[in-house]
Amino acid sequence: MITHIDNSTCQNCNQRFNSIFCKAHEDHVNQINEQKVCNIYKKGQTLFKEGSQPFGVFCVSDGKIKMSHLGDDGKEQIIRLVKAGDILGYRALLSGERYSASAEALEDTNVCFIPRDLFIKVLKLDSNLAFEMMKLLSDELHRAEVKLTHLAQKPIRERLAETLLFIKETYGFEADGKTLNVRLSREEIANLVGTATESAIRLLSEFRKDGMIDLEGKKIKIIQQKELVRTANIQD
Amino acid sequence: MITHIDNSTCQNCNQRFNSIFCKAHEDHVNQINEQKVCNIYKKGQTLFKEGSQPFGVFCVSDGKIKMSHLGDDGKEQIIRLVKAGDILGYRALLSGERYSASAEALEDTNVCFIPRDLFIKVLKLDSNLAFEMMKLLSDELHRAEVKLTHLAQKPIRERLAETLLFIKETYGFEADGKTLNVRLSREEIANLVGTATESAIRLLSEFRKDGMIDLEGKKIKIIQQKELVRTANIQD
DNA sequence: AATCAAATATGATAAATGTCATTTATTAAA
DNA sequence: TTTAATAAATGACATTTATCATATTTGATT
Repeated sequence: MITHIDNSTCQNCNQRFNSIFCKAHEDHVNQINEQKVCNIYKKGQTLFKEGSQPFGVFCVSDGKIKMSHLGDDGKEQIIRLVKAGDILGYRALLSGERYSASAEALEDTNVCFIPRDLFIKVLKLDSNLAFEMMKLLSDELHRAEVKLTHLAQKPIRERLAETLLFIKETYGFEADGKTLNVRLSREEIANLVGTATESAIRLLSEFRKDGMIDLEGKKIKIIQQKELVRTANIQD
Repeated sequence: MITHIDNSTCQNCNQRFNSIFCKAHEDHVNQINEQKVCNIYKKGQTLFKEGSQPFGVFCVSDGKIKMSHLGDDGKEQIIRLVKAGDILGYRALLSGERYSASAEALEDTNVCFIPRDLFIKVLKLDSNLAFEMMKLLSDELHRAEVKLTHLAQKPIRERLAETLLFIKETYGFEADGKTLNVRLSREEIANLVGTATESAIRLLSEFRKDGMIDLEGKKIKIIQQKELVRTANIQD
């Protein structure tokens, strides 16, 4: 028997208590529910593009999204992986700028849009929500600063291992408890690590030879997590 | 005649409207003033160290501070340059973690300490302050993400040029309108760029030969800013 | 002014990583 | 299924950057 969950309202959204709205006042959740506009983005579809105006924030109820900067030479740098329960588009909105990154669905994804004015209003009224927002921003800032340090100081081998562990932390495993629960191209993995596609491919092959991972097309299985952690050489 | 400014209270602090407290309610500024503890940190002194507990935030009324992560191999990565009007120590406080970075005075610096509970309380009560805080976090996040992309994609030459321009944006020039208004060692510049000290030294010499900058010990003069901007190859 | 220590500078070399070319595999379309 | 297009894999090589060694300069201290 399949338990049916009413996921169509914010009040009953299965991600509610897994999101920044976890401590928001019921009234505010209701208001958001009334004004939200939900949408399905197919794999590969763009939610927003670098340089365009933000009109609100997006709240993911199901699916996966990548956010990326386009470098000068047109090379993509993936700066965030978004999952169910996450919001996106808040950075530019709060800074009062245009989007500095693009967002693209990595698989069919369910997203609700919350209009700018409502989001700002609720953020002003609800200090619990505001605090969650600050915590989210602080956490993201921390992640970015650590990544920045590692980009400056760690070799690609370590960064790739770290990236695989990060993907696992973000999206987890499939039912088998080994396969990373997302399909990324080698190029996308490279753009997450911050390296050339060929380098990423080569090192993934090495990891496979070393028995740390298994590769089947875009499926990546983590076989020896401990060894991968050791390879990542993580201190923090 | 020298105009005398009363800088000893938050109400009259010359940085007040240049800080996140610019839109804070008068009452809250007064409360902060009553509980603040001011201090002078001599050049080279540490405000806080990576790994220790944050008990509040620091507010800089005068001086310069560097914030840095220590990499695995003990190499410093400078992640932020702090100036008068800035606050620091908020990241860890809001995330509810220990400090992930250390802070050290780059020159004799005047800093006021605001205790944790008061800061949190005021942040909860004052939505204008909370908004400024969110804006600050968003801006820092943006900076970190751009830097991350550049570390991944741009050669050291471009990053060094960009770093010199960033130092200029942050601390400005001395009276001559050319000399960067901060003294940094070559090692610190390298740790800002994310490269080896020797590489930074070599490229600075090249920049000098190319007539873009002038070097006199730790003084760096920007001679050809346009050329430096071109070298930085900035798109965003 | 002399001395020492630290910082800066520079050359030689090694290592890491990127680029280009080519092959092979996979996926999508006809 | 065949074909074409795209992605992945691999090798050869070029380039960038780091490392090590050493010289030179600077600044602090006696």
